Amino acid sequence: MDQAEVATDILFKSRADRERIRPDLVSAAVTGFGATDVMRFLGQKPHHALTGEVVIDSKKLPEGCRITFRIRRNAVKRYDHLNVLRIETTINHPAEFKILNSSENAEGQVICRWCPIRKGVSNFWRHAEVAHGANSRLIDALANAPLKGNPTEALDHLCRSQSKAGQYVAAFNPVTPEKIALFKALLAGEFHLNGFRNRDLQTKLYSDPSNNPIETKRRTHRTSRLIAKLRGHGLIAKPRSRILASIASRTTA
DNA sequence: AAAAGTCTGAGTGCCCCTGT
DNA sequence: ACAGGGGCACTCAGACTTTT
Repeated sequence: MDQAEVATDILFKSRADRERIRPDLVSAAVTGFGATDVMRFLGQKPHHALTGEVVIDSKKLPEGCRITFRIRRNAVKRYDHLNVLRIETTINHPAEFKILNSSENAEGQVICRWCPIRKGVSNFWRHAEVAHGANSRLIDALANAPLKGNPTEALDHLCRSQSKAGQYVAAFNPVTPEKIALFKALLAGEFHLNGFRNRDLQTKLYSDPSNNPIETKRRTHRTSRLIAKLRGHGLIAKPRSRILASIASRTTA
């Protein structure tokens, strides 16, 4: 095999969702990563005897932006197409990666040694392994890119009080443990198909069931207020009945 | 500068209406 | 019948303004 390409695709719900974070990812990839980062992506350790050039190259294409991180003839790159963000590792010179080979010595003992990867069939699995590792490291690094675009605006919107149809809706403080538990419960996925009711949300927010009628009433009312607040911020919608709420698409932001 | 007063937003209790 | 939820009023805390 002369060249190996291993791609990891990240599917977004829509092209718009992907494009919303693209400028921040591109900016982080071009300005935030250096030579040592590129070496780490491709599983290389910096050392004094290293020769060759580390290249970070960005190119605008009709369907998006491609950024390539290259060391000599091996590279890992990110590019976009429709609703897919693709991370792809291209190996042209596998000998720069290592594979653990075992052999028997004259005494019949099994000796394991790290050897350069070859282009033969028996080493294919290792091509895939190192390429997946490179893809994962780049994805993890991009996941930590600071987002300045619409997601931040959405969070900012959440932290401000709203006025909907003349009704005042209080702001959320999304860093309190109670609100984190609320958002975790909403995003758990169980409610995405059939929505949820007040009591469904209560089972997520309170670990122990209430035996006190007054406490039960208080919990119901408190949860009712939370639902109204979520609706006021456009995070949930009431599709059919008045007791059924479903999660709006913005919640995933 | 400190104290007192005012304003604003968040949370909650009570009452009562509505839809299932 | 009852759970869900809207309206109103109230408390509390913090920010801001005015007074001493």
